[in-house]
Amino acid sequence: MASFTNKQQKIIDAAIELIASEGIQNLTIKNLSARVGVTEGAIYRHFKSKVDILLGILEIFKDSKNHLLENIAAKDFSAIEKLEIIFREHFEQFSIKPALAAIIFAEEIFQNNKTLAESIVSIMKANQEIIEKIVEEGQIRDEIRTDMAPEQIALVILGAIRLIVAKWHLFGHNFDLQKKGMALFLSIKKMIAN
Amino acid sequence: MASFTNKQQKIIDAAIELIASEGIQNLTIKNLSARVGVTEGAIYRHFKSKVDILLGILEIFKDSKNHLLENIAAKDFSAIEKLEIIFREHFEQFSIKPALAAIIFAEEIFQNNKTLAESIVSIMKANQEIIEKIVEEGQIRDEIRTDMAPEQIALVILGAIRLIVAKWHLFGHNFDLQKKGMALFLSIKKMIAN
DNA sequence: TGAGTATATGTAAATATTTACTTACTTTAA
DNA sequence: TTAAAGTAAGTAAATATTTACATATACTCA
Repeated sequence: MASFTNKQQKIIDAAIELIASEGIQNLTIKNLSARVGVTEGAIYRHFKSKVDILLGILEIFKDSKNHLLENIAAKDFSAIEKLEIIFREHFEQFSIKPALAAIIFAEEIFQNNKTLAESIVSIMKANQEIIEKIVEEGQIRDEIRTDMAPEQIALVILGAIRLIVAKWHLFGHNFDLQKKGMALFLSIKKMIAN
Repeated sequence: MASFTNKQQKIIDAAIELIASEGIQNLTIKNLSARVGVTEGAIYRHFKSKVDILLGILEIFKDSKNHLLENIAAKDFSAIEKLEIIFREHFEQFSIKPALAAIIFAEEIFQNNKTLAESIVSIMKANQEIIEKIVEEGQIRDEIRTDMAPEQIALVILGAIRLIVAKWHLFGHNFDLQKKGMALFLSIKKMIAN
């Protein structure tokens, strides 16, 4: 679990918003400090480098996802219900905080630093695993078709979520993510349910 | 259709490779010219700005995709066969030229420039449309289930392709894209075929 | 209580390096 | 011989980070 001071949280939030509105290329210490309302030097009182800020973003992102996913995995719902909740909560979270959607891309762009790249790979693997487990469980309980590997089903689910969120962000939020997202879920449900 | 001189093509190719191996953040004129084997000034004999090079990348990307997709759409295959060919050729193309896979991310990162962002949105829309049409056709011919909208099915297909390619790139090509990709196709086929 | 002090947080300015791009001159090749 | 393609050396602006100094808040103990 990440533990940041209040000010660190504020800086990370500002960084996320900056990425969302102007792209990572514009995430500079100068722009960031302006958005936080302090001078550039002040940022370095809270983070020792820019990479550390990016790692902070990823940690927040990871935590919010893990919180969402692990909570559900443990609960006593059917597999399909669990997947529905995952879809719903994801889209809800993004609707409330649209800036987070931008990190879905950013995720893949942090490759220029080894630590960042590793962090992203581990986030992706964790996501895949959690979904796979739910699917497996669903197959054992006869809720989900068994003629496709959990790996493939999880990939389809995650791929669809990612693409619709990416589009929503790229297209300037010009459609109702929660509505279209849940319609997408219904289709996927039809594809995989027994 | 894009028309570039030989040298422009070489510069674009070098730029794609640079992005693939070191990320967009390292696509600088200095790095690029070194890779091409000329000085920085020489680059400006062929492109008037860096943005123009990025637009060039997108055009090449778009052309290679369009070529692949439109060719198939016209042919006399069943819808499922067409989708299979699309999967196969995509994965083949990426396997031959892995650097192209990196553009799938880059696509989403070019947001800091309006022209670039528009170009990307139009690429995404075109992709979606082509797949949607094939699906629709398949539904009319009773090859594909009609209880899900073509829009959703297309989204699932594209999302899955994108995610598996993204992973392949991020994980350092540590699995056989063509093999895993076609296994994924088989699963999707089961999900949508009648 | 209140003087003294440490600690956290801020500032403004400077740092060296990198950035995209330009200029004036030279080479190459049709 | 002319135009395209190259070079070397510059430019100003931007970059992440460091510096030396200032303030404000909290803590200690006489």
